[in-house]
Amino acid sequence: MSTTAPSDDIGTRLRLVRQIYGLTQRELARRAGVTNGAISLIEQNRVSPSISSLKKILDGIPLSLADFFTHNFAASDQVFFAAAELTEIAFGETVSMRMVGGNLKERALQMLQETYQPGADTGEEMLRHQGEECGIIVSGSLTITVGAQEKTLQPGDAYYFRSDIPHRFRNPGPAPCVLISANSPPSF
Amino acid sequence: MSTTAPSDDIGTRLRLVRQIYGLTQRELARRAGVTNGAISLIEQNRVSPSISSLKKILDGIPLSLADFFTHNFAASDQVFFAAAELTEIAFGETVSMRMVGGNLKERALQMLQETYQPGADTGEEMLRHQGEECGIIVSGSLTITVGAQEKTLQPGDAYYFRSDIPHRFRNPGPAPCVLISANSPPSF
DNA sequence: CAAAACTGTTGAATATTCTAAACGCCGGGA
DNA sequence: TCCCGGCGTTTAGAATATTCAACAGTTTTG
Repeated sequence: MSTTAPSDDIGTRLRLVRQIYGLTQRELARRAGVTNGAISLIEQNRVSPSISSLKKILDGIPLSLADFFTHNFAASDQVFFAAAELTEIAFGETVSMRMVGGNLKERALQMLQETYQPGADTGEEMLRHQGEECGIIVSGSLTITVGAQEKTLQPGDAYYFRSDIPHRFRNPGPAPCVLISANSPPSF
Repeated sequence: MSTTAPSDDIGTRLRLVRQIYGLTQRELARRAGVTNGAISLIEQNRVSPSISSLKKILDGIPLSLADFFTHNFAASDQVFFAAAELTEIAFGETVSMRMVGGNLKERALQMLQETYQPGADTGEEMLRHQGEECGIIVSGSLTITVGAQEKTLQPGDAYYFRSDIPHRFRNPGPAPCVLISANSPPSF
């Protein structure tokens, strides 16, 4: 139950949050009803703000005290990922995935670009894990089995199911199949 | 991203946490390296503490800033459940479960059966470890101390508390006590 | 290039919090 | 009963946070 303690470097933390939200000290100060000087001093850790001041400032973002202390902003400040930055994962010869934000922590969501070569098959045993998953076919076609249901999806088609329902992905066609999928919570 | 905002009534919040942990203002002040007067003023909301002060105080409990702002202590301060309060769950005609703390959140537990012979006592020093624990008395009776609260439980009664709150189990009666308990994460 | 508009920082004055030492209250023992 | 030790509260003064206004640097505009 004990949350991992974030850095108690409040100043850096505030500065980071403010910059993520694209605000200047003066703009945030105006919204929060404090002076820009106060924010400057806090961000330099030259003073330790009172809760009331910090709350006023966070209200100007807006962000709750709980979120301010809970989230690891340093780890989530990367918003854009070049194609080359996506983490590549291979399963055997026929299935590969490119993961968005594999370096991020505490994420509630995971997005993958999955490629199934002709003949690829996640197997008879049927996958089962926690969470939910969802995806859209980008190119090629893919036969997906979820529980008792089975369907071959074409580009533009999509799926959404609870991951604890046994499921299986196969590519019976002659062309590779690419799809974009999302899982929550991340399964790896 | 937005966590449900806890009350910004810092004073009441601090008082509640302090009392849950069974500390007096003076004892907490001593551990935290602040004066009891400061804690008194904060708990009355007559001042809004600086982050540095609040952090010092919470360190004396100990509790992280994140946990302080995140957890809803008011909602989880029910430690004891009367036999009649246990949530009854039925699976068909033949299977039923009686659930402890169905209203609590963030549960992830493992169960054990424990037997306490007459006179058994986990000791004056009060146990403290990570995680949460929970249990139901099966037979006999057991006196449990959690923070400032103490109660002698009878068969059918139950408990649920965070394990970092100091606790102690004693069997003052003439008969062995059997209970079913659960821990998260497993502490042994 | 210069002026204007912005950025973050700083020093002196003000406002607030924190400490130290007292207060009043209550319960337990001689 | 009185006294002692504990509790939370209060007050004046020391320590700290915040404001206000000015400063220097950078980018934008003309």
